[in-house]
Amino acid sequence: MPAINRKTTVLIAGPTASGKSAAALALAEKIDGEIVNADALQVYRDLYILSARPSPAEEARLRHHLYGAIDGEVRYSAGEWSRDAARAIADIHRRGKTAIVAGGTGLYFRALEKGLSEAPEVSDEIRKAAAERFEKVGAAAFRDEVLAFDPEMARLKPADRQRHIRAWEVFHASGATLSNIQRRPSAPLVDNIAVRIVIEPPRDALYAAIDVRFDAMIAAGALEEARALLARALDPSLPVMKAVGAAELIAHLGGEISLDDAIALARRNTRRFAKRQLTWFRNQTALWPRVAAWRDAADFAFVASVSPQG
RNA sequence: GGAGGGGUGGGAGAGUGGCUAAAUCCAGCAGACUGUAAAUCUGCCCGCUUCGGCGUACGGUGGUUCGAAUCCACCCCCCUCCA
Repeated sequence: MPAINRKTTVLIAGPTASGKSAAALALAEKIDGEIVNADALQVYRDLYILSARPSPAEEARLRHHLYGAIDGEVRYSAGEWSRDAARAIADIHRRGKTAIVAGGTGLYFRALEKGLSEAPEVSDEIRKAAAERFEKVGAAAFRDEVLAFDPEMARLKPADRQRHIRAWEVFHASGATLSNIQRRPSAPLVDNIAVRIVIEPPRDALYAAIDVRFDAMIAAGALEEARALLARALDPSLPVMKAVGAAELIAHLGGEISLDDAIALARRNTRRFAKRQLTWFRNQTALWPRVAAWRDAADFAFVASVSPQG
């Protein structure tokens, strides 16, 4: 059985509304750990209710890292997160504690375990140029341009605007093709993982939990949070603006849809999102042990007993 | 009793003679995923299938036609209005 010593790392992954935050907190208190957020939207300060971030009271119980740490105007990324997370984990270990990484962003866990290939920074100018170019020439011609310098990108589906733009940006930022960059070796950002676990609730229970939770978010003032975010008049293409729940409520505040429709859409989109997360975990973290639900910290004994040797 | 409208795949809802196993959306399922990842994208979704097809299908029955979800007749059911 792997020992969860100080200076080791525990990874807790799971879809939204699976109870991973509570699990992480319970475990952290039991073993004197600190929690690192691995959720792409919980990093944003502007999303407290809508990202279901731990409450101030919960955060006060022990140290949390990377929750609400980034301003919504920032276009944060998997790369930046992986660097920040590695730093936070190292800091936790330096202080002799266990790092518990909890979240629902599969790519972030992957970045932690396998690393990301070193890629060039893409300036705002190039990002803007890429978007404009795409709009100007259209998807098909844009794809042709990308394939001209990076033929391997033919593997992308023609409709995948985002990845085509990424390939274009990287090439114009560095002269190197994304294909070549992604072939560069990457190194794990943590090498002391003691336990990996996926919380994977039954589908129907998860969907039900999502509906209940969105109602709770509304009751807790989600609409006001969305209003405040809208008032910042940020670029609509920013990640914060795409948060499930926030996007729909903002559409309502903008007069595009009714509140009832916004709520129905938010629930639906959250369910779809959860399904995508489950697909990721099922296929990308297939070897991680699963639990259907986390009952309390005592479950940790079970988790440890079925975890692979780290 | 009279007048009109309507019955289409799990739901909503197009389609009004062949290009229709039947648009689209929803629900559901499966998948991809290296810096926007709560994003972006793909496939399946009547049954069987060696994935090329084959068989049944648009309330029911019968008919017109080379051919019908689409036209006709009758029947059944639903809705609105008049009584």
